[in-house]
Amino acid sequence: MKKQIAIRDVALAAGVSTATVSRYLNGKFQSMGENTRLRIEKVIKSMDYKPNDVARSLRSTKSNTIAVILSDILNPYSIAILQGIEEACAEFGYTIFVCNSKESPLKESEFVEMMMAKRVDGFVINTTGGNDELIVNLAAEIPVVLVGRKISKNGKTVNSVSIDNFQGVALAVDHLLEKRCNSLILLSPPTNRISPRIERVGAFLALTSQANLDNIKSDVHIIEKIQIDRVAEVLSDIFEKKNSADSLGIIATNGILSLAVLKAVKQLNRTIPADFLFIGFDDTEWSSVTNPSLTVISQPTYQIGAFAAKKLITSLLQNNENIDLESLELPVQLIARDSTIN
Amino acid sequence: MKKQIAIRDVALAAGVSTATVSRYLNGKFQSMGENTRLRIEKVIKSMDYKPNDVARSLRSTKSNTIAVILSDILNPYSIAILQGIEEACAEFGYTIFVCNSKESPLKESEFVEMMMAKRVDGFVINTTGGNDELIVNLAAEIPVVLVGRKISKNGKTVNSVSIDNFQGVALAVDHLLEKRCNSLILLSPPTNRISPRIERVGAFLALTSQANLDNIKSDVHIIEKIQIDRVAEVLSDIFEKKNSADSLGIIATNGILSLAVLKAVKQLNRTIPADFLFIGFDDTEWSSVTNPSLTVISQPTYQIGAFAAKKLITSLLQNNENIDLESLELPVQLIARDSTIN
DNA sequence: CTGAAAGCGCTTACAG
DNA sequence: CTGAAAGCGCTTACAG
Repeated sequence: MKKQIAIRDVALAAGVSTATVSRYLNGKFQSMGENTRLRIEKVIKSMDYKPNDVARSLRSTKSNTIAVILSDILNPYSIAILQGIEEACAEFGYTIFVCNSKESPLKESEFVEMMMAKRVDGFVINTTGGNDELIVNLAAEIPVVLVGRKISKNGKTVNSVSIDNFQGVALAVDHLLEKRCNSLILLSPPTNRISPRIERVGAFLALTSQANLDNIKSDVHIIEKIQIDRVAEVLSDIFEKKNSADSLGIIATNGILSLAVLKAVKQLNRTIPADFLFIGFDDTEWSSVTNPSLTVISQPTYQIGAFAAKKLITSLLQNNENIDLESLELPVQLIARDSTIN
Repeated sequence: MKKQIAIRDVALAAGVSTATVSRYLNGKFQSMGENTRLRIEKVIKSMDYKPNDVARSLRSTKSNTIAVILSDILNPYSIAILQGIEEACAEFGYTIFVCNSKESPLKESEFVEMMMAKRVDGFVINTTGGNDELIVNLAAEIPVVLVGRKISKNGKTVNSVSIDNFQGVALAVDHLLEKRCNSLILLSPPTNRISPRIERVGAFLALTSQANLDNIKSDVHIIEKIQIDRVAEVLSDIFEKKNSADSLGIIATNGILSLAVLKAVKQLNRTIPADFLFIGFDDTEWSSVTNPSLTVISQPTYQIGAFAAKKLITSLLQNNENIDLESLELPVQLIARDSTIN
């Protein structure tokens, strides 16, 4: 490991003070002689000097670093968001720490603490839903933007970018009704305190209880743990209770669950759309090649990440002043494929 | 933003010097009176003091931070590796910076520089293949472990964790031969300087040119850009040239390409395994629900990441001394599904 | 077992 | 336009 050269060495070699080199590094050329600038430039190049960001951060109290805390890094949804964040950050010279809380509020809170200790400039969080108060307080100290999942605590909210879940469920329900389903079922993971799950279940209940749908049966099934066997059990149950005249339509509220449904259906030797029509959430890259191809509610995942990062960086550049609290909800769309052909 | 409390404040409140508080923070309890320890503990808790990692890093020249540079963060393969890295790092208190070079050597080199400026303790790199010299030199200064893709330059190599590509291709070829294919085709992205691609193509050529396979045709097609239309063109071409008596078997050398093949086949109104048997690389979560379900060479992606991170952290804890250079190749396995049923 | 002091590599008023 | 000096919040020999 060769000796690190420091700003002092550059200053010495260029015959100026470290203050002047520092000004050069920070692009304050207007208050600097051209000769000086050129001299420093040359010395830096010839010595191959690289400023130490740790020292810069300590002094300037900004690190050009953002913490991204994901609830489930394996979810394709999270990855697309992460990519959106990464690209927006790279564009503005920000670097991202990535943390995976695995839906554990404890881990999430530990990550928040670790990241604060590392003096990140801001947070993008896909929260577990179990740290509302912590996050509301965090947002009072440092810029925070939530993605996918919103929170509120004691009447306070935090910046967020998510989707219009009511619209998503409405598109799905309407599509199934158009396809003449008369029995609708929503499959959801436990809602816990996770806003999109609550909103989707709520929307489904609201939509199916409309007066003009008297002749339509509907039900919500919560899948406690997303395992093929468990999903298969739930589906068996549904088939058993099903009236032979019923035309069944099922909606799964996220991509992982959709996948589990496909696997469970296979295990049960059932077929979609023969046994039921099926709509999933999230247009993953594989949605079009499954058997059958999947009708989905497509979410603008990449945009969610990109918008969140840009919002955050804007706050940062404006010193977190007069930033209006914002809850952005992006529209979704339905992509019809073979799983809802009847 | 409330005023940050510093080690000085804690020392003052506890009636000790900052040196002693520092010792406490670093767990040097053996050289410390019990009273002192308890007093400091209490003060830290009551003041809710959080050490500033930036300052600690500057002084100690270690940041407990690792840079992960991925070639393609959208590839499920990369994500599984990332998860393996993340978990191993979290276990040892390391945090990861994630960078996405998008197969651009220029971006990759810029990220290396940025990460060095941030004084990361080490690197895990899934390299683009375009910075061999840079990375060999980097590895001389700081611990580096490569994942998935190996490099060598001027007879020097770098620690790596990857898979046995020859074995993978051999499993695929053998399987297709068992299924009585007499015409084998390997589909690969441009090999460039990317080791697994070179190894897979090389293995295929070596295996198919064996003396006892005189009656077997074989060919390699390089897909310049992985787009459905391009893949469809290549497949059309293959079908056209195909002798009606031939029994065709196709191998795609990565998951993204496999997906493109499935989509192209659909677009061409062809079917697998009627028109050809098909084997992909990488057992993605969706491989079992495609139409048809996919026979694949399954790679231990999570392990690759976990091993790499553990190797790196071991180096770090031993101060990068007497670490034997290691090129670890994990075994793969073939998972037979419907795409190779004849 | 503990403290005084130096210093990690920068940036930032302040003064000129 | 430029420099001297202080200081960001820690850690680490050194001395006792």
